[in-house]
Amino acid sequence: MLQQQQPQPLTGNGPSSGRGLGLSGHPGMHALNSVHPATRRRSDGGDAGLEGTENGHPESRRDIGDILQQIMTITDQSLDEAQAKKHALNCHRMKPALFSVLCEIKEKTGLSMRNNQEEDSQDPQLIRLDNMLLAEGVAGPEKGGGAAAAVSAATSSGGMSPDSTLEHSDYKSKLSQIRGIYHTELEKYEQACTEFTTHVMNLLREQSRTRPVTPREIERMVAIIHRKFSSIQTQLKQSTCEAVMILRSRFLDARRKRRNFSKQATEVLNEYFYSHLSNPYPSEEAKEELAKNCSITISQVCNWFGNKRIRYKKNIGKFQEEANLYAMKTALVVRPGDDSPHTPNSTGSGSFSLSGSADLFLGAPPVNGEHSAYQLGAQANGNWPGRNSPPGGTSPHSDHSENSD
DNA sequence: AGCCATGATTTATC
DNA sequence: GATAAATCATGGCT
Repeated sequence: MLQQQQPQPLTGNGPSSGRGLGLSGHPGMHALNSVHPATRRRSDGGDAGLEGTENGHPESRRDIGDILQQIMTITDQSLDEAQAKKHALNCHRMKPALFSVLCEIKEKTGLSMRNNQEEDSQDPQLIRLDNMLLAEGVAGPEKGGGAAAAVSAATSSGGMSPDSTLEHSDYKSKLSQIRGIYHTELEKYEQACTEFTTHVMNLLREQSRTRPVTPREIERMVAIIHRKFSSIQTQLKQSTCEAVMILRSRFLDARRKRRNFSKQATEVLNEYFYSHLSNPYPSEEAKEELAKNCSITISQVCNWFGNKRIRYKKNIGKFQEEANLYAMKTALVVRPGDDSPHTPNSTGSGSFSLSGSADLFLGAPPVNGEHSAYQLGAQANGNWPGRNSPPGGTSPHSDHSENSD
């Protein structure tokens, strides 16, 4: 008897065997229970299936064995057969109980292990990144208030405000570029995440009909997916932060990064300085023009003059040669014409500047009787009018005799 | 590496 | 707010 039961599922399992389950007869319970005609015949011929045996373990065991066998062979069957069998299995009375047991086992084994890894310590990092992006104006509301704040914060100390708008606009445009990329990428990720999540959820729900999948497991799976995607987002945020930092360092923190001015720029500045040695305080207009001519900012012009004044004063001797050089230059340029090309202030004072500087460095007394030349003597001692005089005329450039403005 | 030149920043003053 | 003076930090030369 046993031999009759055992070999059959083992050997007669192919679709061709025709011995499968539920092939004849209607699908469903009957299919399940009709696995073994022989078996059934034994058990009163009833339709009882698993429970058909009042007395018996052996019978139940056989039934379970049969079911397992069916499951094992399900892939070898035709689609129709499989569908039929699936349906049959799905409708089996034991299914819910079996599934709940299996779910429980699953909960206790594999999934519980994952539980431990669930809590990731990437939250603080994410928060930091979020905060930073918010502060930089990349994340958060449009308008770029953060960027503006960052810019103003970075520049307020340096004293550059109106003149560096060029740099700011450049910075802002680059920042908004980064912002745009960040947001489109983020959106893409979010969309992909929701799409994938719903897809997986549907899949699991569908599968939960044929294999033990608890809602909790689905939840967990969703959480896993979210974590994966959020780690991608973290990467995105991180690289965005890096980009912003690079941008920042290039545009704002480049303050410390000193780059020597071009030779031409230094020449222009020196020419102005030595041709206005009596009062080396360029007016706002002059500063603007100098900045334009030198391709630097007004604050850089201010810095340059500040440094130059103090360094010149500290060590006049060292600058003598340079001063002579520029005095000659100015002389050559100014003499033939009547106007200095780029320093409106020196207009008409070309001869003065020349004589002034030359006088100073050659130690000659003022020649033309121009009082400005006289002042040079004072300059030699570092006694520029300083801020007393220039501010007197609102603008630092309350230049001496000539008032080219 | 050390030095000097030089642009930028900070602090104090007016 | 502009400037002087001190200081920092880097570039460039040796």
